[in-house]
Amino acid sequence: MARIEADLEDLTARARIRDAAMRLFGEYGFERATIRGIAEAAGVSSGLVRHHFGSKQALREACDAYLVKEIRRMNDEARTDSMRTAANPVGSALAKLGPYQRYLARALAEGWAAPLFDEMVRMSEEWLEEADKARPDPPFASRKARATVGAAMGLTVPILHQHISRGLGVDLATPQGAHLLAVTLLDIYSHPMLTPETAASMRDALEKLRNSPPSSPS
Amino acid sequence: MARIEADLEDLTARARIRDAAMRLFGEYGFERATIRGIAEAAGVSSGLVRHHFGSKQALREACDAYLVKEIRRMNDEARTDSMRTAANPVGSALAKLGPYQRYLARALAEGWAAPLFDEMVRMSEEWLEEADKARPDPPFASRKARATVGAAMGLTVPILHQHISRGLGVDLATPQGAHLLAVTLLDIYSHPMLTPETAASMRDALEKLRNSPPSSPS
DNA sequence: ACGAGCACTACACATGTGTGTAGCATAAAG
DNA sequence: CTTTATGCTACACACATGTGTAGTGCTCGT
Repeated sequence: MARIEADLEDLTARARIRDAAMRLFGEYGFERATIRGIAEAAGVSSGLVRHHFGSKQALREACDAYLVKEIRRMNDEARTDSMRTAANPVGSALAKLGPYQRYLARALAEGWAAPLFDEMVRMSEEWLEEADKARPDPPFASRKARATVGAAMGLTVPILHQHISRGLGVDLATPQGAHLLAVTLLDIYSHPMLTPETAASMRDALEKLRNSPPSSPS
Repeated sequence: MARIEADLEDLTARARIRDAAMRLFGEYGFERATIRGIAEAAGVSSGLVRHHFGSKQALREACDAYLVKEIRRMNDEARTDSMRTAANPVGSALAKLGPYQRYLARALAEGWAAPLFDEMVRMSEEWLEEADKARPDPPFASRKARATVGAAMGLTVPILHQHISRGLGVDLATPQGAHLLAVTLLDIYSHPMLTPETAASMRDALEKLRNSPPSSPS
């Protein structure tokens, strides 16, 4: 049995196929990535892909499930060595995602991987729970709502990776790019775009609009 | 000539094809959307699509170019009636995007539409230029860097539309969903996740890591 | 030793899709 | 009226791709 190999180095053909699939799905997207391409990348025949996973769709779902498991593991790990992550949470999270970053981005952007996103929302909620303690005023929205939008915002980075790289002038995959991103995020997260007063007034205006909707015909 | 029709109602076959393409590209993605499907949605033959646009790729580029033009127009419009947009910038921006929201999201997530993103960065820069006036401390990063990341974050909403809807428990397309999102964004944008002190210390830690990179083997 | 099961391959099939070509109708220009 | 251009359609081709089927060698249990 190849089980021994699997436990030692995770080099079983099935695992290799999964890894190749995640790589190619992430690189080309689900449609453009072909079973034959994945098979070739994994060093196996295309038939074996079907043998192990049944169909392309099922292969995708297996990748999703694997990533959910990995994300959970990373999340637990991140709790322990909070030393390094404290300095650069987003950066270290991305670093941990590593080769799965592109897959994650594609999966979310294409609308799959609902459980993955929900898991990250849950992680954000835990983070927020702590942050809320140091907050005097009542939030405008529920913790879950804020965690959802917050998580989504964090996921922007891997999803729009190349656009952001272009905007920053450095590839985010390089140390320089990662550093610049981290500093920029630090600035954004520590400087509110709106003052409490303007926010309150906007909120009031919003409530007024809610009762008397604008005259748009839609 | 059908030019008269075009100027009056934008109902020329070419425009109908473009609109149908943007809708289907947005709904299904570039690969899964077929020329035949687009042709059917536009009420024309599949050959006409090719006749007008040459190829599927060129059709996509035409859609991109059209959207850039539209975004520019919307941006100019937004400057005039700043009354309503002031209360809910993101919401009104999304409302303006309307049917093109999904296309924009797909285009960016799939890596096309670089000029589109860059245009939105430029818009963010203008926004930031004004905001920076009321800011005493020097920013951590250049305005363009902050505008890039900020724009990307804003674009999260249309890109992860369905995930956010699921997390909020309301479809963002409904007035209730839009309202909840607006309120949540207001809260996030008015409450920094980090205090200036922690941000400063994290920044220092980041600089230290920069000089002595972590022991990860990658 | 031997048969059963599994990992794995080679090959064929059906189909959807982008693209190319030929042709028709309508209308403006001469 | 004829000619020409153009918006538009119908049809066919080449090809890639997901999927299905048959077959082979190897390993393990008995």
